[in-house]
Amino acid sequence: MLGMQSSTPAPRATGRPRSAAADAAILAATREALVELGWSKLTLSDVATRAGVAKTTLYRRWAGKNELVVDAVAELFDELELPDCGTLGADIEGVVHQFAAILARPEAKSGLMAVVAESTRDEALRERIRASIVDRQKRLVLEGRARAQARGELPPETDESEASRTVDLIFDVVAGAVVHRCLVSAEPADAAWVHRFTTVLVAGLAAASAD
Amino acid sequence: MLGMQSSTPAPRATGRPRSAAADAAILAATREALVELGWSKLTLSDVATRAGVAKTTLYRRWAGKNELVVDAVAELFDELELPDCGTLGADIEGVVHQFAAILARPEAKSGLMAVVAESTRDEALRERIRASIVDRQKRLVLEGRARAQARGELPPETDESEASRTVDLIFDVVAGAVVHRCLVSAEPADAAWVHRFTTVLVAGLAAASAD
DNA sequence: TGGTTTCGCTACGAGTCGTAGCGTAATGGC
DNA sequence: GCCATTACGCTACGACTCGTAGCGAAACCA
Repeated sequence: MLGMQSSTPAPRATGRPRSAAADAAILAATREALVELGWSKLTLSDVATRAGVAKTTLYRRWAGKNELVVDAVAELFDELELPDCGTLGADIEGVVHQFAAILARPEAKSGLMAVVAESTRDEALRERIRASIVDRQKRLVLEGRARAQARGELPPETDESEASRTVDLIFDVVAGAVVHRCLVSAEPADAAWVHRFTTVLVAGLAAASAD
Repeated sequence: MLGMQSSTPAPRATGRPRSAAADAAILAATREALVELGWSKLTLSDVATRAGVAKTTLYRRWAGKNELVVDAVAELFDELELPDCGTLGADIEGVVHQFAAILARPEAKSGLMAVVAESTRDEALRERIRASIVDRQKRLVLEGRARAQARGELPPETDESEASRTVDLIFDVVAGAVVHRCLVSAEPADAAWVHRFTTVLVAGLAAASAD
């Protein structure tokens, strides 16, 4: 369940417990508001009304708009999974497809980019994004590599830090390219584009690892 | 000089002309405010004060915060140029270095991502970004390809639309990866990373174009 | 039942937004 | 040199959002 709620104030054994249903309703309402209003016109008052809770309840659980949207968007990426298509290239292509599908949704577009922009001046927020979204999905790269190694498509890594840098590079290239395609170029990451991109990436990795 | 100012209301031959010095002061003040305050806390009142102009002057020239920041950020990318390093790989590496250097500046980070986020719900703004920044820098890819063809590193393109799609792909991969590295991963795109990335990209393009 | 925490509601001061109105400054046409 | 036209600086304004405080009621545990 994500990286837990905002502050995680050491769940006390006494007193009235926080409503878990309210959490779900609030995050869903946040995504709904992102679709209808976008980031800039989204207000916490509006989210509270949509979720059927009081505005004060929101401020008790989240520090502000930024943290709330991070949690709301993070849930979107939890449905990502690595398909087993037989080859490394096909596996990557499958994940890129899923990733592109999520980024095609308006709540992901406006929400994700906005919090990333805010995170450039907020260290804590950047850490929250990393923990809730980035590192959480890096598992896909690790799993894909392990599978490719088991198939014999990739050699087992010798240098640990070297392998770690490769994972980071792959993640930056894949996530960055898809995001740029969907948001900046504003053109669909359709099957043809995904195939083309995946071909270049896999070929490049193979050639570079041969050094 | 960029894509001209906001509306370009058909420069009339009569009446008091708009101060060009004010334009420069306003855009510089906008970047300064982006550094000190970031996107969310930047107000047009503050920019006006910094630039030494009245708030109303800002609203007469730009529709709002979004358009102003696009123009202010676009100027940052105009200093990009393609170095002639002898090989395609080295040329690309040089441009990626410059791009990473610009994205390391705080006014570029917070400003660029914020307007991209806003553009997901504003077609006119997205078009403004494309005209002022994206398409404007795509010349680098075109120039690099032409140079590589002159050197014999790349074959002359046969299919026009095919070549166009390749340019778009390269741009998405390069810009996307660097942005993701600098903003989301929040780690420096240093020489080692740039070299590594460029190697994978060039190798991938070479292998893919061999099909 | 008593202690503790959450929840819904209301109200509030502080701050920002974008615009209107007015007098003044700077240009070109005659 | 005068006039029409446009830009500029300044002030003031209503509308809106923000985040918080204070209260009584509800839900849980011992």
